[in-house]
Amino acid sequence: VTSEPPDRTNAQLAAWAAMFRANALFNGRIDDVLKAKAGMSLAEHELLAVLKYHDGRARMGDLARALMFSKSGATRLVAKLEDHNGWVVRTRSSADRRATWAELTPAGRKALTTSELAFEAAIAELFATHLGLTELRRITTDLERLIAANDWEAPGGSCAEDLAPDSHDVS
Amino acid sequence: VTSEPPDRTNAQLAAWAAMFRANALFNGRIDDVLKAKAGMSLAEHELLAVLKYHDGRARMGDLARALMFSKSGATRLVAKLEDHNGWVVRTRSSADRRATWAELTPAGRKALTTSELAFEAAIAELFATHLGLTELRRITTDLERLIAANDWEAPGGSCAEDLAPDSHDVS
DNA sequence: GAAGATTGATGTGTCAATCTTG
DNA sequence: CAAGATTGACACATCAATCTTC
Repeated sequence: VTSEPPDRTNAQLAAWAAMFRANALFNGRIDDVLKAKAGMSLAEHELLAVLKYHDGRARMGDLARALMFSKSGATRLVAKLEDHNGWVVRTRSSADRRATWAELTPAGRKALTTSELAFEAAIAELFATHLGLTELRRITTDLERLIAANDWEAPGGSCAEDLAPDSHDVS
Repeated sequence: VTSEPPDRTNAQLAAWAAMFRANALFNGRIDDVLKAKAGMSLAEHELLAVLKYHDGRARMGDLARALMFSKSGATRLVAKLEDHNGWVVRTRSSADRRATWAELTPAGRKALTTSELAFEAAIAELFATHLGLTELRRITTDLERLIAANDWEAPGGSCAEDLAPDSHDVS
């Protein structure tokens, strides 16, 4: 053996590489399916899903954080969905007139029901039965531990639960 | 119980969401560290690392596949690294004059040694001791199983091992 | 002056079309 | 005409600067 056995280091590098590749593969595939079946990108689906999850409306800044987007990114995407698809509207509240609220329209909800089906189908196909329930849950909790340990930003509070867009009920 | 308990579906959705968030967090952090300490982006580091891993040279197309990049993306990034940093040169072989080879320069190797340290430091910080060796290995094999099961492209052959850029030896 | 959001300039990556060589 | 690579046009996301409201 050499003087410095980087066992843990190698395992970390391998884990990162696997995560990187899996994520790229999955997101690419999901994006393709969503575009084909629902006429929207993954990012757009996510935006609608987050809105639905938050009772149909959210302030731009919160939306951006929930989506892991920059503020301007959120602005641009909402703008597109608003005046290119009519799936979202922006309104200003009188309580705090600095804030802009993005709100799901009926058309947006309709589009979302389509995209949710497409999304779940894509996920089901990608995971198939390659991992059992136990493995899925283990991966999830492990990754969430990493996220929690490194999420040293987001002052407001809610963050870990913000992206669970597709569970209709928590049953 | 209801008639359709989407247990597996929920677990899959949660796993995807965790992977999505973890990946975004990690890559963002790694990118920041690399830019600060080595003056290059994660994509650029990956490109150099893949070249090193392939004995310092690779054809553009293979490079693109290894990086999960489009062909044009590889062209653009190599072009930048070539005439903006001098870390890579492009040469054409006389054997098959369609192909372009990207080749690591001495300056590129030098830059890579710096970025490798920064990269490993970032990884070490992100994973820290939050996961043990067993968990790291479990995650890795699980994700690799998913990748293998869904990688229904890449005709040439090599793919799974193409991105193990930072292991100097396989020990 | 700080919080919230938007806009201008810019970087980065993709697709479709093109050029060259086999 | 297929394989390999490059280019033009474009989509998307970011940062820094700006504008408005608190």
